[in-house]
This record gives sequence, C-alpha cells and structure tokens, in this order.
Amino acid sequence: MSDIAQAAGVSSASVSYALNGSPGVGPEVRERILKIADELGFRPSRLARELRTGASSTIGLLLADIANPFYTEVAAGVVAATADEGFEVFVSHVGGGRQRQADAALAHVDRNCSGLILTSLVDADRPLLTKLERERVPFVQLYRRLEGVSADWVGIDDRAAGVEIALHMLASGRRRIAVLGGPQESSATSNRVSGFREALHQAGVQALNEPEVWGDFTRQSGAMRARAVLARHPDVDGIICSNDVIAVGVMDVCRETGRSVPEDVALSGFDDMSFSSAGPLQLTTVTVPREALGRRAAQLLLRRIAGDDGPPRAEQLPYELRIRATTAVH
Amino acid sequence: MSDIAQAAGVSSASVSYALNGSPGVGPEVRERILKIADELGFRPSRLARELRTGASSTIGLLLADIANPFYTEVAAGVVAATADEGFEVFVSHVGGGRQRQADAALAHVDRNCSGLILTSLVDADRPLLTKLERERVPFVQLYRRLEGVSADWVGIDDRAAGVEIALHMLASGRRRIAVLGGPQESSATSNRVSGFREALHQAGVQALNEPEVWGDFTRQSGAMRARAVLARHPDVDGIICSNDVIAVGVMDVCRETGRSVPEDVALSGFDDMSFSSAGPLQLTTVTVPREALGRRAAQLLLRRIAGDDGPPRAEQLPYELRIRATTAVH
DNA sequence: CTGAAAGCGCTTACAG
DNA sequence: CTGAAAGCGCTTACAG
Repeated sequence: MSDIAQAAGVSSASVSYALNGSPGVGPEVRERILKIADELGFRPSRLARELRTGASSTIGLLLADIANPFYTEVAAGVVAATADEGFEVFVSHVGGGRQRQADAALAHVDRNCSGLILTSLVDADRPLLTKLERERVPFVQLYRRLEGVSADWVGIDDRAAGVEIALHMLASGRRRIAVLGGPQESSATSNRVSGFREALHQAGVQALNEPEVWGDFTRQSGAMRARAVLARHPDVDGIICSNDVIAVGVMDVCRETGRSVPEDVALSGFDDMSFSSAGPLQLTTVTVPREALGRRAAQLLLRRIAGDDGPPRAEQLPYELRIRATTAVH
Repeated sequence: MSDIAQAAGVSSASVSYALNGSPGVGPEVRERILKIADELGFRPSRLARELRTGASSTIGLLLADIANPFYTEVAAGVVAATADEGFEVFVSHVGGGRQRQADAALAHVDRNCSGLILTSLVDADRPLLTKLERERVPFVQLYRRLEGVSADWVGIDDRAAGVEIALHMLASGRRRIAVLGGPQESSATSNRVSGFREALHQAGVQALNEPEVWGDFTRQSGAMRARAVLARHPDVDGIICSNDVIAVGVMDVCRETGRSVPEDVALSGFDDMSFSSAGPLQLTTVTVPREALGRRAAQLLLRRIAGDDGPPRAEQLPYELRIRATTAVH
C-alpha cells in the first residue's frame, strides 16, 4: 500500500480510502490510485485488514466427516445462502474426535471468524460451546441438537418421521422387525429410533434386536448387524434402518444370503440420498431437505452476525416419506 | 498478551517466548507465564501471528462442487495426510464459475495460505495460475490437468482406463454402443473418452452418438442423453458412461423404458462410487483411488511448501477395473 | 479533501 | 536470561 501511496504521491490513508470506496479522497485522486494499484497488481492483505478491523466475513462449517454426502449437500446450501452476502465459508473436516472438533472451531475463532455452523454435536462438546459463548461468537446447531444450549437450531422432526416410516413398515404387513440405529449420542438417530419404537410399541411389536439397536451410520455397520440379526432371527421380515447407508449394508447381506427385498425382507432407510432412488435400488426412505437445512442455518447465522440477539430459535423443516419398492406389501 | 505480561511482571516478548516454547525465557518464569495464560483463558490471535510471520499453516482445497462425493473423498485424503503435519485445510466450494474459483483461490492467498490444491481446472483458469506463480504460492493440480503448467499433478491414466473398460464392453459381446462423456473441457473425461474411442476404433466400431458424446457429470444429463440415444437407436446394446453418476441416470431410463440391464443393454460407469456396488446395482466401473489421490496431492504440496523447487512431478496412481453384473455377457 | 499517527496482536532481532 | 522497540499491512479517528 505504501508503494502505491508513494507512486501516487499521497498518503497510505488515501490509498485505503480509495481502495475501499470510503469518502475522504477526491474522485480524480481516487482514479489515479486505483489505476496504480491495478498496474502494480496490488492485492490487499486480508490478514491485516481483519486484524485491524477485528472482523472477518468468514464463517466456519464443521463437518464430522467431509466424505459424508449428507453433510456436503448441507454445505452446498450454506455456501449458496451465504455467497451473495459477501461471506466466505470455510469447511473443516473434524473427524470423529471431540478434541479435533474443538481445535478446529477455536482455530476459526482465533482467526476472527464471524460465526460457526456445527453439525456433529454430542454431549461431550458442551465445554466447546461454553467457550464459544464466552467469546461471543454466534453459532447454530444443524440437525443434531444439544438440549439447553442457547443457540439457534435447525433440523427436522426426526421422531415424527421415525413414527411415520415405522407405521408404513407395519402397514406393509411386517411384524418380525429389526431396527438398525446410528450412534446413540447423535440426537438425530436417537430421535428417529424413539419414533420407530413408539410406532412399533403402539402396534404391540417390539424390535427383535432390542435393546442392541445402536451402531454406526456406515454400510459396514449395517452389514455386520444385518448378518447378526439374520443369523439369530432367520424369520426377520422387515428391517428399519436409521439411514440409507445402513440400508445399503443390509442389501449387501440380503444379496449375500440369497434373500430378496422386499419379498423376504422389507427395508427402509432414512435421508433419501441420491443413490436410494437409483435404478433397481428403490429404497423406501424419508427425504431430508439437506440443502434447505444448510441454507436456513446460514440465514439464521447471518442474522445473529448482524446483531440479532433475540431468544434462540428452533426451526423444523418439512420432511417427506418416500415409499418405494423395498417396502412393497408381500 | 500484554495482560499476561503485566500479571506476570515480564515483557510481552517473554510471554511470546514462553507460549511458543522458544528459548529466551527461564523455566520458572515460563511456568508462571503459562499458568497465568491458562487462567486468563488466553487464546493467541492467529491473524496477528500470521500477519507478523508472513506464513500460515493453512492450505486451501478448491472444489468445483462440494456436494460431489468424488471430491469429498479426495478431501478426506487431503485432510488425513495433512493433519499430522500441523496444517489446517480449508475447503472452498467454488461452484461452476471461473471467477468464483479465482476469487476463492486468491482470497486464500490474501490470507497467506501456504499452498493450494486445485481440482477443477479448465483452460480458462490459466490467468489464475499465472497469478499464483507470480505470488509464488505452490499449488498442485489434482486429477484434472492443464498442459504446460509448471506445477505438480496427481491423477490416474484415464486414457488407459478408458481403453480397458471399452474393451471389456466389447468383450461382453456388444457392438451397438453409445458413449456418454462428461464436460469436454475436463481433461479427466476427455482422456477417458479418448480411451473409449481408441478401443472401439480398434474393433471397427464407432459410438452411435458420435460426435455428440459430451455432457455433464450428472444423473439428469445421463438420463436425458440416454433417452435421446434410445429413441434414435432402439437397438443400442451397450452404454459406456464417463462416470457412475451418469450411469445411474441411464439406469433410471432403462427402468422407465422397460429395458433390463444387462440383458438388453450393458452399462459401464467410472469412479466406483460407493453406491455402485450397492445391493442390486452392481455397476461395472473403474476404481479410482480417491482418498489416495488426496493424500498424495497433499504430500506433494507439503514438499513444495517445505521448499522443494525441483521440476514438476506428474504422478499416476493405479486404478482397477471392477467387473460387475451390468456388463454380463448376454 | 488530505495526511500524520496510532493501533490491531503478535514475533523477533537487538542490546543489555 | 530478559526487555524495549520495531514492524507485519492494514484502518480510522483526528487535526489541518
């Protein structure tokens, strides 16, 4: 900047004014400065600006697993809602570890980020949230939700969706049902499982694999657990999965053990990932508005960044049941 | 920092030394400083440090579409290879636009990032690369490659893989073949298509839809083009797709038009996305080592960051043909 | 309208 | 071993 100031015969303050379109510099001087800056290929240091102003138009999005397509569609929504407002979003992959998530979040804070979107909160993360509150950096909880945290949340009514899909499974005539959940500490899957249980209970049915319904949101976990359940209860006729990826693992095992879906066993997922409707797959599932979740979370966050300090909001976005071939009546 | 200095009765220089484990401060003073810093919940400003030192242990990963699972697995590899070296990776979603990609890349540069990994280069990006070279920020090209750019590249031998999979399609007995490519400006798909063409040509076959083989890497594009090809050439018996997602679009149309795969039409993809082997899908494809690509790119970049200024490297990682049910001999 | 100066929060020669 | 001082590259009251 001082090079430009020198070349233009002005002070670096004037250069700053000219570059930022601030008043404080006349039009002809401004032109001259801009021209020189351009010739010199000048690029202002964001670090310096952000240090000086104490702000950065940056938001951090923390993903437990960046390779998980569920959350990357959420990310696309966040970016879309945020781009026009002049914010950049940096997404961090924090792996499973609580410590790494905290480190990543605080690293954003230590770079003066304006806010954070957190997607993989569990109870062990409460100390992090306390720190964020103390540092006064706004954040929103996306999908997973911790009770009693005073921050915005956006998600869906997992429990109600869980009830609906379990009712549908019952309506398809199945009674020998297993439930394959995700990790218990995730509010998303625990609410879903509550819904599954509630619907089954109303019908006087109990999942064959109670109480060992928890596992990972992975294909491997789905396959492993399906194998175990099928070995123990060869007459299972319906498997309710806590997400589509688990259901794919179950499909693998059905294929492997010569069972056909839905004739021998009906199958439901959750999330409606793009592959779930692909060609011969046709998995019954629940559509979660992933991109909309991201958009909405970003909007809520931007509002907080703009200074809104009203009471925390909790917003549920609509979901939809997608009935496909894997739960056809047999 | 000056608060700590005051409380400890030392200069802020000593605080800095203590915090960074530098020499220049005695053990007992260091202890005292650390204790006070901890009590005060001190967090050093990364902005200030990075501004002062002129470096930041940060690398930028630019993704054309963060919702694309191909690249997010790459991202997971980058993060994995980089975490132990103390680097943070910030991933940016740059949409399709060339300008947005350039803006995002330069925003990283303006924050003193140590290096960049670029995944969606096309010819129009050359001005950006020139700027990066001038700013002396190292970058590596991942998968897509621009000729004549003096930077490291890591990818696979798309052309050879294309030849192999097309040969396999021919070996399954198909001769009325269509080719559904991706965007022509992507070196990845253009090399694949070269391979497809080369193999077909050797066998005296020409794709039915020549020369209109280009399109998008999307399910919609695959479906649309499959519909067009099937309408024009109802006797198509094989469709070679430039990626798995396109192939899913074709499956949709086969289902819709009552054609069965592979009996009526054989189908091949590319990438071996996780869904491609799911349950009844069983898509013949080429395994691309996505995470390994990310890891390797990160390693090459870290080496450059460490100061290696040897000639540019071009590394091809191994791929593997995955023969599955969609190309069974009929 | 313009410029000199202070300051954001660190690090790092340099002198004691 | 320790401290005073300069400086990274900006922005922004403040005085002219």
